[in-house]
Amino acid sequence: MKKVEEKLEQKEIRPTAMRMLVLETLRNQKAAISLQDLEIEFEKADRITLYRTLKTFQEKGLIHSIADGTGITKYALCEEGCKCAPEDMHVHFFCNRCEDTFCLPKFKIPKVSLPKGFVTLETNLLVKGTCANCTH
Amino acid sequence: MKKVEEKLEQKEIRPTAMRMLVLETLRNQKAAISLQDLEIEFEKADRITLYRTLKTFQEKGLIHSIADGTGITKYALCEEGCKCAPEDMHVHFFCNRCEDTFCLPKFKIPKVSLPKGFVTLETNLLVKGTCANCTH
DNA sequence: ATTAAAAATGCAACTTCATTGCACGTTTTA
DNA sequence: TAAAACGTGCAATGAAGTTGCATTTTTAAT
Ligand SMILES: [Mn+2]
Ligand SMILES: [Mn+2]
Ligand SMILES: [Zn+2]
Ligand SMILES: [Zn+2]
Repeated sequence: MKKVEEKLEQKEIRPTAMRMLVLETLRNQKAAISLQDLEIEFEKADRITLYRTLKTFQEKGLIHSIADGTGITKYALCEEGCKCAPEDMHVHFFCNRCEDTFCLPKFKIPKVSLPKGFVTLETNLLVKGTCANCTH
Repeated sequence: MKKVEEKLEQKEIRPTAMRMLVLETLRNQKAAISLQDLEIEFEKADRITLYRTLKTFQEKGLIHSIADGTGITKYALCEEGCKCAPEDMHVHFFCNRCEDTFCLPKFKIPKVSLPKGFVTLETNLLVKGTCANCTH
């Protein structure tokens, strides 16, 4: 695993203290995280700085956002080599029980057939249900 | 086409004047509509009443909501016989050009394979691109 | 090293969309 | 025809995201 500092520089993001902490958090997280999650994790940090940290990360292609239907945007690290292009997109899963949102990068989105004249540029697939941790 | 009044009663919604007008609008619309759209269409009507009209329609299974990534919830009539169950769900399409959101009820969502332990209860598929009206 | 420019941060204010409370009017039912 | 249930309208509130600007920190130039 590359050091957080190197990872940031690779994406042309200056490695400030805050950014390194946030990236570290994103790495340790199994589920996607929200701005709120970061606010809780970094109580002393400013909400807006966290907000802009996520925004920068996204603009630089380090993370991607996920709309899981809760109305709260979640974020997760992009896979190594991800360009956030259509072919990089994968299934997202929202667990109704633990309310965690997961990237399933191994599960690509199938090609969707559309009516004549419709051109696909991007596809988002969100599955809701019960996650592996919550089924027993 | 069933009269709007009958349609409402069939879904156990009392056919008030406002509700009949809104249903009529929903029927005439090719694209999904937002609360804002209704506000513009019915300038004299109260915003909250329109809001609650949509809410009631949805709760009674007359319409379904669509999250198209714009942050503005869109609504569209359910198909005849729709129970809003997983098997009723279809593809939604957002056109980046005209910014209209369409139901594609003829295009069902393919079964998605998931990791072991994940149970699917609901699937949402949103395709973004250019719609038939905007490709020429 | 010193200074100027650029970038990041922190605080406050604001926007947008959604939602709730409550009084009042209308419809339904007993 | 009275009581209850329901619908409507106006105001207020909530939640999430976004912007402006002053201050601090970092970087680059002299
Ligand atoms: Mn993802
Ligand atoms: Mn639809
Ligand atoms: Zn779960
Ligand atoms: Zn279009």
